[in-house]
Amino acid sequence: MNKSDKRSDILQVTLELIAERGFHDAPMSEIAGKAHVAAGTIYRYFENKDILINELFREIGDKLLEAILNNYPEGKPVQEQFSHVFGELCRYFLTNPLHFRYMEQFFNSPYGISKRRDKLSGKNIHQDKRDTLQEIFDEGISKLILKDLPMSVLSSLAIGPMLYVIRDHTLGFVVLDESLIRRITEACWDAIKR
Amino acid sequence: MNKSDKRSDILQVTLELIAERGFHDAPMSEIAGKAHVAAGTIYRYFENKDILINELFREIGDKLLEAILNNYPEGKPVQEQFSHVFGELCRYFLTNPLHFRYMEQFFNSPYGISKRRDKLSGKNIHQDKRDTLQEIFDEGISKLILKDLPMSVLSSLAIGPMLYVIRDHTLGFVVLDESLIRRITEACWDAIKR
Amino acid sequence: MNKSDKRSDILQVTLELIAERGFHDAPMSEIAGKAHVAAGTIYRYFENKDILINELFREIGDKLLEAILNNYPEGKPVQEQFSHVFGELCRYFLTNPLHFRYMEQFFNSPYGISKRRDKLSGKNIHQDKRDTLQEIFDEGISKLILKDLPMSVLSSLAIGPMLYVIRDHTLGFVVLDESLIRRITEACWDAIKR
Amino acid sequence: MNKSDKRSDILQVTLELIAERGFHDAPMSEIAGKAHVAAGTIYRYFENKDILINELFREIGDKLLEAILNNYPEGKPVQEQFSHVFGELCRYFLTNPLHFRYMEQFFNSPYGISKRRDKLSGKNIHQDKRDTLQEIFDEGISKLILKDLPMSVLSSLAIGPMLYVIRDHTLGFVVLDESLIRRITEACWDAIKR
DNA sequence: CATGAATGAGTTTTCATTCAT
DNA sequence: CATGAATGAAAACTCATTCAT
Repeated sequence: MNKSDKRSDILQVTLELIAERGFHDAPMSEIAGKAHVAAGTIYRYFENKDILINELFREIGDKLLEAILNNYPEGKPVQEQFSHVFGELCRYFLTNPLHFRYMEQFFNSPYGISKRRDKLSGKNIHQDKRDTLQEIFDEGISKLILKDLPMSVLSSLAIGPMLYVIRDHTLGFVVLDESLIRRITEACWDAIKR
Repeated sequence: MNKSDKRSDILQVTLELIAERGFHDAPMSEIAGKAHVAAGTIYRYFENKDILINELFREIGDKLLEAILNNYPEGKPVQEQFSHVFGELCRYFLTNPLHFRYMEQFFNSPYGISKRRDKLSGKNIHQDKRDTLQEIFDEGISKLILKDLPMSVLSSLAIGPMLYVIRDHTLGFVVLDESLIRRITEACWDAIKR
Repeated sequence: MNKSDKRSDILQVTLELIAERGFHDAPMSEIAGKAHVAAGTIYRYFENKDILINELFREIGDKLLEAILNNYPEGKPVQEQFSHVFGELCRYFLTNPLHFRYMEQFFNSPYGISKRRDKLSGKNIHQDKRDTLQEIFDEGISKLILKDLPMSVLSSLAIGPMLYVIRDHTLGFVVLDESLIRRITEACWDAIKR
Repeated sequence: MNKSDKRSDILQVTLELIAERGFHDAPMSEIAGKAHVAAGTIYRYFENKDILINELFREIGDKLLEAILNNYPEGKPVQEQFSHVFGELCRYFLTNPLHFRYMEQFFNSPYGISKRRDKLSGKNIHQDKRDTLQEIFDEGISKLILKDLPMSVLSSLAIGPMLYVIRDHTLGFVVLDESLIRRITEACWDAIKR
């Protein structure tokens, strides 16, 4: 087993533990045990628990961004771009439910709070992803396709429902299939389109 | 200082601490200290921390419901009812940002999870509030005013964005005024209307 | 309800609670509750918990002594006196199992330990009861009826088995009836008689 | 200092504290302090206080059994076997007074009570030791050497006095020497023999 | 006298982190 | 580099006792 194996084992176990049981119930010792490394070893790869948690957040964010940018319909109409982003995000989280649970936990915790504060003060880790949506919205507004609302409001109108629907899906309230995803995408488009 | 003073002092401090720092960083000892009571005193009013947390949730929920039902346009068109509920929720949370943060924390925690499971098995704490929205949606669907989507999806489309917008407001990304609230209400209506 | 009612209510509840659950699980607040008095009221009758516990011990000891001295065969043969004492103790505890459990708890606790220390240093609360047995033994030894063993050894030979048998009875290992009591009395007599 | 040193330090301190002051006055923090380890260290060796207490009970029981079985007069007359068991138990406790006090505390506590319940339902921790005595008694009864009394009564007649005598010895009421032990053994034999 | 709310020291237990091997 | 035993600061909670009413 080489160095990077251990690192990713630790990250994977952290993901599973935190997604399933929350930050408050994911002791370092258990992460170590399930990752088959000694407790102290984690600290060779991650300075402390906070950094481990933030690093995992970053990695998931990266994969998310990658999923969105893959096959991105560059130059295509705004609505198509929106559908692409919306659909890919949706599919990514349905395929990776642990990632969804982790992000949920993360954003609703001091970690997420401080991340938001960072965003406020300009250094957004996910600047890029936001940017993708932001470009779509900027273009849509300038072409009078979208409602002239503040960027963050458009963003909330477009993404907010999806996150709740996915949560309901993971809880078994509703079953998301491609057809339903499409109809929800359309509904969200209705919300933001002029 | 009479009995109920201490009880509400404890609840108020709990609200502040948890809203600002999360469940895992709101020790009973600090709640006691900030409420100017001894550690043991909390336990005269609340059997344990869980019960304190759930009780606070219940009280906020009650106030929320009260706000929504106040001046409710009974018998009026579905859209008007929707606007009322949406607007009141929005105003309540803007007036009581700590309540918003608390509810956010609560729903994203084992407490909230179990509450959701309760909902699944039929015994919804906020039966009434949910019912209000559900009645609106039921009527809207049957009158072919709303899209024929699962209830939980309509709910997410209608409420999801608001919660994100309020979050952005509390973080200073956007300033919500009456005019903006109205326009967001309309956008959400666009999302759910047929 | 007059003063002495409250006092004996408190003692009775203390007896029940401690006999059934032990000293460590008999909070003053629960004693107060079950005795239908306020927590502070107990302290009007008993300076503190230790004194309450010791007082209860003393009262049970008094009743025990009374039972033994009742119909005591004064002037009769040593064996008859022994049988009387042995039988009465046995019957008392079988009739008052809570008293037995309480005494058991008491003697196996710091309270009992300190009582024993007191006894060592001469101030025996139960001097009288010991004396009864001691007189029997003294007479028996001088008349060459009993083995010439130290007083405390004779005492242990005579009483020790009974206490264990009663314990076994309360636990359901054995059922003590008059016939069995008689045979055990005889066996104990065999142990001490020359 | 190696691993097993710490473990036995903890057990030794626990023995001393509980034997001298009882379960309710032997805080983990003090055990830790007197054993020169940190509070948390105890929990590496013993899952919790209950397990520590039960483990100590088991270890003492094992040593006791070992003492009894050492040089056991297999095949010899019942009386000789009885004398052996009685004498060894006596000597063990006189050599290890803290073990005696600990066992006393243990059997008179919820721990001991549950142990007794186990015995009732067949799974006796000290099956072996009990068995040794039981075999002696069984043989003695069938050969018409012992009184035909229930097993638990014979047991109490044989062992009960010894425990009280040892208690008196630890308290200084009586000094047990080999001669006295022999005479008490004989007295107990008189109690059970036909 | 009686009340019972309030106190706060004390208890068990957890867990992120360190460091000698 | 890896280990995992050890640490000790904190957390939730209990309960004998007090004292203002």
